[in-house]
Amino acid sequence: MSLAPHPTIALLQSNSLTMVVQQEIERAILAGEYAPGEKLNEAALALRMGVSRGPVREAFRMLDEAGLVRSEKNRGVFVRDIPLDEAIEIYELRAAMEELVGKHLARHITPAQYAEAEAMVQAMDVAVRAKNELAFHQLNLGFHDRLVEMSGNRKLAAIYRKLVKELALIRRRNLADAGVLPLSASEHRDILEAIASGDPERAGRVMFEHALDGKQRTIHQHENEAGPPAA
Amino acid sequence: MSLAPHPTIALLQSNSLTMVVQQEIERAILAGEYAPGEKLNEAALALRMGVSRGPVREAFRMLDEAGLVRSEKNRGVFVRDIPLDEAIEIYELRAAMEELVGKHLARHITPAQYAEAEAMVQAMDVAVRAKNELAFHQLNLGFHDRLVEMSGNRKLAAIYRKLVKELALIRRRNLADAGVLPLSASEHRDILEAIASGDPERAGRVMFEHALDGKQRTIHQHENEAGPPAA
DNA sequence: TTTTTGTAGATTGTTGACAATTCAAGGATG
DNA sequence: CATCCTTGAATTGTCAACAATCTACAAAAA
Repeated sequence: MSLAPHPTIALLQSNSLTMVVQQEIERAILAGEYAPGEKLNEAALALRMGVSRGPVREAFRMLDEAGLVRSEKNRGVFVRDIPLDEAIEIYELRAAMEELVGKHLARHITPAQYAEAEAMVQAMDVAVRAKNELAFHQLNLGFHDRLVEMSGNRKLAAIYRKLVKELALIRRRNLADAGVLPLSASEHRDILEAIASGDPERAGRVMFEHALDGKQRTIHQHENEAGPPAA
Repeated sequence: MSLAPHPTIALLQSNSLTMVVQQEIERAILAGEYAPGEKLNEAALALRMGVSRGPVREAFRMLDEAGLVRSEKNRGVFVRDIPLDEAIEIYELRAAMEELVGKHLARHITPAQYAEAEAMVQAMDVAVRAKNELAFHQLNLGFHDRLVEMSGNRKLAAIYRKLVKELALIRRRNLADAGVLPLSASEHRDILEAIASGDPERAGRVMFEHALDGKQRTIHQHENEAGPPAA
C-alpha cells in the first residue's frame, strides 16, 4: 500500500463541490472573464456548473474573505474593483515583502536555488527576444513567486500570493506595451547579482525598487485613463 | 436625514445571519471557548444560535479562509491548532511588518498621533502598577494595532490584524507570568523614544526586536511543555 | 487475543422550495 | 413634463429534507 494516495483520489478528497466551484470562479476572475465591478449571479453560476446554489454561496464567502469579490446584502456579489489608493497600498506592501525576501536570500540562498533562479531569468530573456509578452508575464510571476518561496517563510509566501491575486485584478492591461520587457528583464539580472553579492541591504533595495515598478505603471495608467476624458 | 445611519441599522445591513454567526464563532474561538483542535459541530452551533445549518456552513468557509479553522471533507471543521514552526513564521512576519511601521512613523508621525500613543503607554503603566494583566494585554494589543493603523497602509493593517488573530490561538497562555509586564512596558517607552528621535532605522529596529519577544516566549513555552513529559 | 467485518447512529454534503428584498417598468398624480 | 407610487419579475436569504459519508461498537473470523 502506498502512503501517498493516487492523485485523482487526493483530488476528490479535497472539499468537493464548494472547492471546485471556488477554484473555477477564482480562475475565471483572474483570467478576466468577469470584469471588475461585474455582478456574479448565484443561480446562473450554479446552473452553469451543474450544482445547486449552496456550494456557490459558500464559494462566494471564501472569495469575499480572499478579497476577490465583495458582497452586498440582498444585492449580490461583485468582482472587486480595487480603487487606486488601495492598489498603491498593496504594491507598497508587496515591495516591502520582496525587500524582506531579498535580504534573506542574500544571506541564505543555496547554490541549487541560485541556479534555479538563474535558469528562470534566462527563460525570460528568451521570451523577451521572442517578444512573447504572455510567456514573459507568466515567467515573471513564477520567478518572483519562487524567490518568495525560497525565503522559507510559508506564511509570507501565502500572503504574498494573495496580494498578487488581488493585483491581478488591476494589472491585466498594465503590460500592454512590450517596451518595458527588456528593462524588466535586466532588472531581474540585477536582482540575481545583488543576491549573489551577499549584501542584504543591497539585495533588499534592488528587489524593493523593482517591485515598485508595477505601482508606477498602475499610477501612470490611471492618469492616462482619468485625464483624456476632458477632451 | 443623517449620512451615517443608526449603528443598529448599519449592523442589520451587514450580511445578516452569516455575518452574525461568523463573528460570534470567531469571538468564541478567540476568547478560548473552543480549544485548538476541537471540533465544531454544524448542527449544534446552528441550534445554539437559532439558525439553520446554511449560514453556519458559510461562516465556516470564511473562518477557514481566515485561517482560524480548518475543514476536512466529510469530517467537519476544527479550530486550528497552529504548529510551532508556523507560529514562528507568523511572529517573524509580524515583526517585519512592525519594523516597517516603525520606519514610517519615525518620519511621518504627527504630534496628535504621538500624544495618542503616549497616552496609551501611560495607561499601560497604570495597568502594570495595578498588576492587572488582562487590562495590560488589551491595552498592549490596542497600542500596536493603533501604531500599525497610523502607518496609513490599510492593507498592511488588515493583514496585521489577521496575523494577530491567528496568534491569539497560541498566545493565550503566553503572558501567564506577570513578571514580563514591566519589561514590556519599558520597551514601549523605548519605541516611543525611537519614533520621536526621527531615526527610521532605529525606530524600525526597536519595534522589530520588541515584536520578536512574543516569538521567544512561545518557543520557551513550547520547550517547557515538550520537555517535562519525559519525567 | 487480535484482527476483520458488518451494522446502526451521527454528521456532513447537497439539493429544492419558500420567504424576503431589490429592481425596473408602467401608470397615476401634481 | 417631472415625480411619485404601484406592481410584478428577478434575485438573494433562509430553511428543512434527503443522500452520502464517517464513526463507534459489537460480532465473527483468524
